[in-house]
Amino acid sequence: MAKRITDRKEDYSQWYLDVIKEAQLAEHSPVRGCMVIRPTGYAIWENMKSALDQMFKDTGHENAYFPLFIPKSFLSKEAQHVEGFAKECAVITHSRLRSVEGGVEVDPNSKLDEELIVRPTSETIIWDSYRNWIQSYRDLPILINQWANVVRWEMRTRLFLRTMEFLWQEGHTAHATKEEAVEEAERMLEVYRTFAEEFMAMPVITGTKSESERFAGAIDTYCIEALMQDGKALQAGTSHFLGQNFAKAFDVKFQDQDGEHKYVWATSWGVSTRLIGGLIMTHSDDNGLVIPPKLAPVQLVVVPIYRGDDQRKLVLEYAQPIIDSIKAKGISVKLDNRDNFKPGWKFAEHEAKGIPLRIAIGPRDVENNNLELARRDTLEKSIVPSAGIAEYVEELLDTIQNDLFKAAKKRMDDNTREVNSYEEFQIEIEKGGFIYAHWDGTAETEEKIKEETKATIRCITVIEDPQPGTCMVSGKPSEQKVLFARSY
RNA sequence: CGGGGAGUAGCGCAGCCCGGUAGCGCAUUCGCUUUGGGAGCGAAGGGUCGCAGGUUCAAAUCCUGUCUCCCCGACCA
Repeated sequence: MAKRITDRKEDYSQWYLDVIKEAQLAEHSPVRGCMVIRPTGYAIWENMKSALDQMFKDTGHENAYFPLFIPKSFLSKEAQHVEGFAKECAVITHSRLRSVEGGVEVDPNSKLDEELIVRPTSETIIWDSYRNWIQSYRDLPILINQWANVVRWEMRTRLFLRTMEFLWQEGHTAHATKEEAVEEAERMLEVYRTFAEEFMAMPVITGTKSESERFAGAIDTYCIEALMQDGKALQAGTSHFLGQNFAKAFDVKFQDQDGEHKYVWATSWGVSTRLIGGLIMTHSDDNGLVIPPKLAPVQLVVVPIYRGDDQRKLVLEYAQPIIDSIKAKGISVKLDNRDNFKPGWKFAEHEAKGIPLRIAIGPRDVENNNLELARRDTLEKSIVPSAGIAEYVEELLDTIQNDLFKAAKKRMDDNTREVNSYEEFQIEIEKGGFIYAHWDGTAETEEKIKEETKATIRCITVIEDPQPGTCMVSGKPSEQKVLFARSY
């Protein structure tokens, strides 16, 4: 058997790249750091989008679209924000090419008066619009989301996890009160947690970011953090309470019921195609991709097995009503009736592509009114009667979805530890995983830990009964343990 | 953006040191036999060797530049 995918234990990065290639999710483009998302990868993104989009609408949001280009002057309005993004902006300086011998060149006569920035995020262009949309408390809240691409000029890229251009959604809301805005940021964090756990079957830890990890321009950044199979953490989604920073930068005020003019309160929140990277690294194995049923573009594949045309006809006729009955349940089914591949080859291919369930039907099954059912997650095969198969498959897909979550949750729990000294921390962090430890709350200590161990504070979790202690590094008082990990 | 490695057919690679006009496996096309875990035999097609210059009678091979990928750092969703 030709082994196309590197084992995880041998070379985790190579494994990740091999899985993407074999599942045909994406490939590199001629442009550094950019990717071509292939149909299978894009179908997963579409499934993520439609689930999230529904959740956004269920929480009162509407979609809109703002421009790709942002006037340079807008970027300089919010100081923290500029500082955060200035180093990674693509700048448009000219508007034309002209023909020269052997090709084209930038036409120097087309230099723009004001250069345009390709959006790294859209707070500035959106808040410029909000200024015109908001006059009275009756105009609030504004609850808008947009699905878009953004560009960040990254130095080091990895497919899905960090690309120069990526697809995402960004929610931008405006509120009359601080309480309402905080509530919104927390609500959307909860939407992300629900999505990650219920659709992606990816358990996450929620909390807030330390000052150094916070979004540029935010008062508070809430996040969901997931733990990958190699013990590294992945920031999977963020929700920001922006305070009045952007309202002040763009002069967005409203007249309240008391007649006073007040600055509005803001949030923004987003998840990106990075989630696909998280999905891959949460469930997949040495045979390739594993996709939870709720996000799988194809949930079940049927592979007919036969010798000669007579058997082929017999098997396909037997399979058709089975396929129809499963489809009637709203399950997406693909019949792989290609005649130029043998069953074994198809099995391997569908495993590499992560299709959750496989049915194989051969003459023996036709004779006995059976079929062979194989689970992608456990690789278990069983012979089951074809009667009532649609109900059985429906339940089994639910079971797989739940089992994937349980397995991922167990792995996260097994790799989450608490330490009480810096010595212990340095030993434990080498093993990977989430580590809870006391921290004095200062950026200096955080920086020292990062330099010495490459670990960062992933989030400050909300704990019902926080146990005070002393910082493992400085010995100063600490209100509670916070979550550390090495991260992507 | 710094250090290291790489780019030859769709994929994986050899050839490069020592220059002589490109090869292997898989895949593809056709035919026959096959089909319960990556099938066999036969025939065929496919590459201006990442790109651009240079040296040379002659460049995949030597030199210069450049683009892209991988790993490690600094920066970040």
